[in-house]
Amino acid sequence: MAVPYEERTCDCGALRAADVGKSVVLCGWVSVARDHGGMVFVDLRDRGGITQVKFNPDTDPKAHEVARSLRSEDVIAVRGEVAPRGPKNVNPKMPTGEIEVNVREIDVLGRAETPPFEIVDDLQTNEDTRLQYRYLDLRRAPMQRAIITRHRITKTIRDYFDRHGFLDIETPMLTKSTPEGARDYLVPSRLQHGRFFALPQSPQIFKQLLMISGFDRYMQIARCFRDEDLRADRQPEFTQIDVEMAFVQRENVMHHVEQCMADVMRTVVGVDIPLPIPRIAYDDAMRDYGIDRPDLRYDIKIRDVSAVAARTEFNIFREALAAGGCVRCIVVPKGGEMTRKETDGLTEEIKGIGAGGLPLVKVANEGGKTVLLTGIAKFFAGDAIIGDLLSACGAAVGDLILFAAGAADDVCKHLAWLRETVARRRNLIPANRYAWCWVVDFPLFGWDEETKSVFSMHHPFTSPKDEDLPLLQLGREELPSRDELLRVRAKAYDIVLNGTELGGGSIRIHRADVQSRVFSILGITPEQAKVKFGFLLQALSYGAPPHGGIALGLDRTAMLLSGASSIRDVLAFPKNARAVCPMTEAPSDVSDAQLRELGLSIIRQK
RNA sequence: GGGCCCGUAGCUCAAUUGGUUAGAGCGCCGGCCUGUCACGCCGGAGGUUGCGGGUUCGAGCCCCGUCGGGCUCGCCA
Repeated sequence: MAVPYEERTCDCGALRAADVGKSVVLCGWVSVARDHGGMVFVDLRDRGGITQVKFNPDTDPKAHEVARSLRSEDVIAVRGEVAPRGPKNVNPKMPTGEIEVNVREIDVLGRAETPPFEIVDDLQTNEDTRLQYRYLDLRRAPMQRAIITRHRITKTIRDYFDRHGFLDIETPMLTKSTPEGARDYLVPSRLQHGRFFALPQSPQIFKQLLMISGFDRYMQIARCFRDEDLRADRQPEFTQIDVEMAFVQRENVMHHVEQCMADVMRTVVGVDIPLPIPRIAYDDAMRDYGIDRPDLRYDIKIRDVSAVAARTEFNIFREALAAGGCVRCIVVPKGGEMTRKETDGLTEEIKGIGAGGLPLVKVANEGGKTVLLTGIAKFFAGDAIIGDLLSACGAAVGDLILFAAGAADDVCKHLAWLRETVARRRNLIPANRYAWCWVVDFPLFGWDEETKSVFSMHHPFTSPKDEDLPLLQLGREELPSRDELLRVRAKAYDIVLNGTELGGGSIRIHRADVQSRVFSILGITPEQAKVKFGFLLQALSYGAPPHGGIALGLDRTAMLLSGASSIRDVLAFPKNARAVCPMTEAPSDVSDAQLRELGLSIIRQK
């Protein structure tokens, strides 16, 4: 029986009671076939949904005979009439549950081998198997929803920026390796042996050049490549919503991002976010949350208890303070009910990220008196010091106090980890909440203890704040002191959702003299600067407008808005944690002939 | 490179902590079944316990190594 599949009348999610009586052609995959010996029911699935189609041996014996042979994932086309199911047989769990299609003709378009895993919503299969058969994994409704959500996000964003006069301009994928930043993916040049293109880590320089060219509003949904170790929210190739504007201050950029994200939230998850998005200074974020991407869905804050700690006899605290460090803590509400096993587990885990241990006390009530229990409680001797501790950190009876002592950087790292880990394990994070914030006033430079040198916190093209510009001492030969450099703040901003950095941007340097100065501060010699960025410095000298922009992580945005726990779930064909694609088995060997042509040879290491 | 978790049937898991022939659910195959919708019932097939070595009378279980997967620290301007 040949059914004209090209005359498909609608998808499998479309039919309703109002369509009863219509003659339809449906195509799709057999989700499940229920053979009653007589009647055969098939749940037919396509991107639009599922419709039950019915094969009746009395009325359509030929079609029924074919239906008996159907197996899951066979691809079929059917022609039939939409019929009501009758009150007793309605399936309220299905959008199409009031109707079914009485099949007159069926055409089996493609038989399916038994799939390696079932095509069901709540699949538990290990991810490597899913990635190896990604085309099957993508048939599952949750994956289809995630991919569709991603499409709606990009569509909304494109529409927003188009409405506001931004031009979508493509930039090269084969470009130049740059010294700073992540490891590059390299592409050998066949025509110039020994030379390499790099895949772009971002279109950063090109979008700045576009501003200098006069395309004063640019946006691109751009693929970026970074050859670094992977994480749940990091892939070697990822997508940025890349935006740049000329003649703007940071407020203009932030305004458009807020408006655009509000559009996305409204369209994709049906949530109106209150604007403007709250802002936190970098220093405040580090002080209160220990991290520059705070999760504001719950209100645990880090407290400094150095003053109280100094009065204890606890050596860990005293040594940390003597070395110029600090003692800080977080309070876990009702954390007193955590078991020894749980807190021991935290201790072991935090050692794994470099902490020496995990000092902690529980706050309890014994005979009407507030006391500290367990661990280092004995070092807080006396009611006065206990009272001071509690008022310094805001803990109450029943709470657990987790401490970190040492250099401020480490203390921040450890408490930020504890804050997040404990909040997740104790279910302190409210579901369906979207906590947005901006983090602003980043330092322009950070300090690398290993190389004893400064580095760019954002990137080398980030403009210092006007009031901090004098610290750069333009026009002088010698460099500013380390102290002065670390005081320089940047016109940089990050946007954060639920503890995930969704994007960051800055107002750029548009003066060639400032840019050269920053390069030299970063230890990039004029010769190196000329080789690597000569074209940018030259461009800046031909009349560059003040400009700035932002890059937003599309994958992370899609992950958060579709409730996924990994960006792999919002990419059609992602790589695994070792940057391998289990389906194509890329990366793979290439032939000697290919290597010869490129002037390459492989050094095999034992 | 470091830390943690994991690897048993196609998939998800179990195996009384070293003891008989490694089990279950789902899936698969065959049969029966005319209103199911995770259809039901009956029967069946399916295993190099990731791989290699060691300890032992005996190893899925203990030890060493190795490969693979996930999370994470470093790294990712």
